[in-house]
Amino acid sequence: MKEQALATLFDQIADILEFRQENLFRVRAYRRAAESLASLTEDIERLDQEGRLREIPGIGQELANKIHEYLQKGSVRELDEVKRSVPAGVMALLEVPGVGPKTAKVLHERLRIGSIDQLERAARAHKICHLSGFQETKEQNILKGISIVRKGRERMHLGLAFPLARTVLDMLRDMPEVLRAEPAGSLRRMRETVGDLDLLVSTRKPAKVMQAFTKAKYCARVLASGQTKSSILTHEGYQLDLRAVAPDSFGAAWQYFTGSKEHNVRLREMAGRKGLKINEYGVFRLSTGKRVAGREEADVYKAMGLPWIPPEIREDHGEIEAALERRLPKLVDEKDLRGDFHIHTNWSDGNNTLDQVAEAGRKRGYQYLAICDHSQSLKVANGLSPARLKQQMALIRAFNARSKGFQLLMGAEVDILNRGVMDFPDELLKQLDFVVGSIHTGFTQDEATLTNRMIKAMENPYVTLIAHPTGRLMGQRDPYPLNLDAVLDAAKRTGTAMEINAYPKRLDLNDASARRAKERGVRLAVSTDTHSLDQLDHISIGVGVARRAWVERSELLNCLARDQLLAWIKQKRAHAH
DNA sequence: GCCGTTTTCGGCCCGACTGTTTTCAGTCG
Repeated sequence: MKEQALATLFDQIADILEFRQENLFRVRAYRRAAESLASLTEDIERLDQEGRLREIPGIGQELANKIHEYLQKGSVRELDEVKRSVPAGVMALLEVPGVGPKTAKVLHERLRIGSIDQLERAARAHKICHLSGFQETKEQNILKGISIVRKGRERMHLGLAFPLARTVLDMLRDMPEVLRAEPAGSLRRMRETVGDLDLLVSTRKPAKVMQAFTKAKYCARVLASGQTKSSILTHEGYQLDLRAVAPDSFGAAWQYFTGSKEHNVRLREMAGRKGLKINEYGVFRLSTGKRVAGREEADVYKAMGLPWIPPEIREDHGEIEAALERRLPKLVDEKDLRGDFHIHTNWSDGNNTLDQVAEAGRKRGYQYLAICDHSQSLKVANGLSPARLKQQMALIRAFNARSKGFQLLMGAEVDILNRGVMDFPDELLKQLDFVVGSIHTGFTQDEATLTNRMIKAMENPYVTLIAHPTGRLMGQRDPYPLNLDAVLDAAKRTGTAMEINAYPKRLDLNDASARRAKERGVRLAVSTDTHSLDQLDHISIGVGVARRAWVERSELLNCLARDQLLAWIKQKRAHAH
């Protein structure tokens, strides 16, 4: 998995080239290459060995050579020189909102400013407003920008972003002037974290909406406010961007503000070749200026000769080519799900009783829930002893006997101990319907040890699903070292499913890894890891990750009816013997 | 630095807001 390191390198180079004010298209080429590498589903070293690097979108001869050099030597001479050309601290200045490459360059050359601390001192000492082209306002804005950076403009995970968006959208929808209000940006694309919350309204009175937005009680500071576009900070420090357009333009604006930027750039390039121009107001014929689309989003795509593309895959990761060739995936939909796996109850560290969980599952319209409480060695989570697990199984059997339609599956989240030994004996696992294998300890082990440990667990015929495979907790804990390619190959070989854990801080596998799994033919499952009933709702976020990974209904374990599911599990068990 | 049913050279998306501007550059998304 050297793709990630290369992507980071190319991104750094793009930053530096931008700072040095070199050809912006060269900068863009590095950024596009970085994007491509970050989302690559194949192994870069294999592509290199087979001489297929140039098949990667955005990789030409030059970058292919650099990738080859990196894979051979661990660094690229020419790029090391580029890196050395700019002091690291200067690049940090670009993190300050309002400071771009031009401003940073002047600050560095004229005042020798090489860090955010130095920038703050210079601004406080009023040294900046004396530079030509700078005045007091700019100096004040720089200070404001620094305070925003200092607070840490943290990206929100979707578990925070959705409730916030709902609150603001509800208030907007309550305004008589607002005809329609929708989320856009990375929120609509279901990216795992969201920087700014992008919202869009359709209205004939934009000024009034803007005014209400910038005066709302959730607004702590107005960053920008115009006739059709405003940005504010909430009291918690989150940035909200609101755009207002007329109903005729809503579709075009929604398409535009949903992004991604890369997707839109591709679309606009295509438009140019067709003698059309796309902007947020519509699609226009260049020759006549006549608008040919704009009210509905699908019309914008139609004007490009494309079917509508689901927001979750608008990343320029191959969706435009797929759309052109009419081979877009039919993405899995939340409605396709028949059940949820990996559900905890108060038998271990969950908050709810078996009956409460079952009732909630039935209410959601599921056919089944897999009850998967912790295993014995996870003492902090009140892990079940074999005896208690057997008691729980008896209760589940009794529940199923009196329940029509909806059923519980007897399961457990079983710790994968050292050397891949499972925390319950096979004799016990054999009696369960559904076994989730998890690593909860030994995160500091090296990559080979952890990888072998996980693969050993997958080779156990009774392990159905590997939960949160990389162990990451966004903002808290990095993923532990794992050779994911080897793990996914083993999943395919052994018929073990891999989890997309829908807990907002986990989302593990993430979109890129899940797509890698899918490409290998590995069966995926979305599960909420529910510890309290409201967390069942996280399923929509997990489905979002699956959709971002191009996962179709047939590729998701949750979409199987109960009988099919049990048959699928049986297959692995039979195969192993 | 990439890329080609306009092209192997000469293009490369488009517009809003801000500040310092009397016509536009810088930044952002």
